[in-house]
Amino acid sequence: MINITLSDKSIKSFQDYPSAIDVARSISQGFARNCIAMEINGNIFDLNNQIKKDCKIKFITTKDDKGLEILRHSCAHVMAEAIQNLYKDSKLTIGPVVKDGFYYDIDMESVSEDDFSNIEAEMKKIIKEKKEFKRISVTKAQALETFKDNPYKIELINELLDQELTLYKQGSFIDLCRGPHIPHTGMIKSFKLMKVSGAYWRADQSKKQLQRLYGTAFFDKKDLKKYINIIIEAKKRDHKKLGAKLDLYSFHENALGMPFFHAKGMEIWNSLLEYWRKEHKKAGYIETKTPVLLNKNLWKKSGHWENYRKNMYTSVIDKEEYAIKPMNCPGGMLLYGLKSYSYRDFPLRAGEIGLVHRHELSGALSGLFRVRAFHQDDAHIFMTLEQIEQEIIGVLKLMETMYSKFGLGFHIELSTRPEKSIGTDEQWEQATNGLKNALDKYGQKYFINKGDGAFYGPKIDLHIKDALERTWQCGTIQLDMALPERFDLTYKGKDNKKHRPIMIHRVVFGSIERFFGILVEHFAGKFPLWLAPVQIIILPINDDLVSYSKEIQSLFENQGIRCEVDIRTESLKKKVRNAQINYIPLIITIGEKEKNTSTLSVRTLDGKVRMGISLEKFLDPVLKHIKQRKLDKKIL
RNA sequence: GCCGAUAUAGCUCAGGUGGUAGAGCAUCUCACUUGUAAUGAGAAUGUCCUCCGUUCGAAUCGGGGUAUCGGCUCCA
Repeated sequence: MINITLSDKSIKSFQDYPSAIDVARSISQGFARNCIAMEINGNIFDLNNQIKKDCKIKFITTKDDKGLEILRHSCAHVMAEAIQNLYKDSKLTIGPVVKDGFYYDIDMESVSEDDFSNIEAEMKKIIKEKKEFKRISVTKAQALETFKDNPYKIELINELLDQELTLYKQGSFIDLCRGPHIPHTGMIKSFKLMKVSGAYWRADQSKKQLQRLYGTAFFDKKDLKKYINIIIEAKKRDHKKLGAKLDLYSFHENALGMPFFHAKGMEIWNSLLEYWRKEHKKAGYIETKTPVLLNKNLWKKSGHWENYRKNMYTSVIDKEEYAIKPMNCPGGMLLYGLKSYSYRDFPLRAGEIGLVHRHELSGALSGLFRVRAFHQDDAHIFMTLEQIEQEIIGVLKLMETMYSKFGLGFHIELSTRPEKSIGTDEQWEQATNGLKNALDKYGQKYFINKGDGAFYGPKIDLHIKDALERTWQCGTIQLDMALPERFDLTYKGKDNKKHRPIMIHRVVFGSIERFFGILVEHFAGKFPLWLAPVQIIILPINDDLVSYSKEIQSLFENQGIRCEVDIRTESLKKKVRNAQINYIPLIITIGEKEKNTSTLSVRTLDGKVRMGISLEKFLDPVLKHIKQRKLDKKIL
């Protein structure tokens, strides 16, 4: 007799050893149909696993994230089988689940997206057969025998300990896999191959390049549709396209990966930085600026010459070798070293909007998201050991304030000591605990990335979430145990002795260019009033009203509002359409009526028109909206 | 840098099978003087990414290169 405790604490008894699916069926057939796997003590098993002793089980269903991952993993197996059927010489390597789906790296002839319909058709055949996923336990020797024609699998198997290995079989297709899997292929109701690219075996450029096929799968057709719609929406918002359409920035062949900002783009840029400066001043930062071109000696001292040289642009001046800065820190260190500091000067928060250049691989460049020249909203904060906690909390609060201004949420990740690192165990522990304590006090929950820190110190990363729920790593706080040492930075403590300051690097926007691009996509080009490059456009109804319209324009401009007048002799309809598609937040029409009564007719981007508004009634809320940098779409 | 796709007017795109290019929008001119998402007519606009080759003849076929896009990779 076996007693099984379910997650609602009820107990079911069985005479023999039931499989998990039997247990699920004993609850209801409908429930069983939605079950994917079971979880015992945090370990996940297939549904056809027999339960041989009393335990507490939790079913993983189509509603769970874990269930979706299992489905996608199974779909990867189906794709692999389809490819093996169609491409006889193909050799499977690995096929994991990723954020929005799965991929499988396969050693095979190169395929293009045109081949997808073929592969998908083959996958559908396999799904229709409702093949059962069978788990087979084998010894290492048996596994090596099974995959004797596949050097990749052999490499993988040999790396595993001499434990029992599991294979999964659907029909005659067999793959090395830890599992678990869905009960049968028929449960894959909707899937789609997404893209294909090259990927090196073990991410190693010296190894063979494989074909990486990406796909995704969902339990419900509606979810797949929703996912595809988000991709379509993201395409519409593509900052590369919107940037050209809205005349914000461009790229040129003569400066690959280095953006040119146009007049309208600069209006946004300047508004953004004006805000940045305001918040930083409020948070007690000073602003500094260091040179772009610095002597090689400095880069040797900082360690960049040794560790980052392949990404640095260099030049020879007066027979001396120079490098264009890829980071601001060494310059910042020089500034600190210029005078002597006391603990009373701490915390010293020195900001710098620094222009850095990094030689990224040509294939990695992508609009404003990946560039070779960009501005970092950097700052170096020097402090005593005791100040770490409070300083980190201060930075986190500043980031929270600034992100929320754009309606961006975020999550936090803490990265700890990597394998290759400098410093003593004690230093790392102290530093990591400092960050941890700050995070705990700050209160928002955070994830830990073990071993993902920089080699010179642990770090906190903030990942913002945009309007399409995509996440972007922007903010980072990095504790640096190396540079103060390398530059022999000191301060005088209370004890009148010299001490080494604690130093952190931190950015809020990260790369301002990239953040700009994120904002374009986040707002889909419809910037809030305070950021909009043109805040108001005035449309005179006929040529006679142009001069009056210009009077109104200068009235607005004197208030610091960015305002244009559309003086073309075009129909009002056309001018309105033009203003709308350029996402100008406030569209003002001037006709005889408005001129005679000194009122305005105001159209907002939602298409609503308000007539007969007096100048004061208009200006008051508009100026307030701009000054407070409101996100609210409602202006009037 | 690697794999794949793409490259035609300022923009979006047409141009089976080789005979040196076309539409819409934008621009300019003229007429219309417009009341809330495209007034009409006309004009101008091209190294068909680039180089080499095949051919009597190349936007079109072949090869090299460049850039862009999707990935890989890199990320002190």
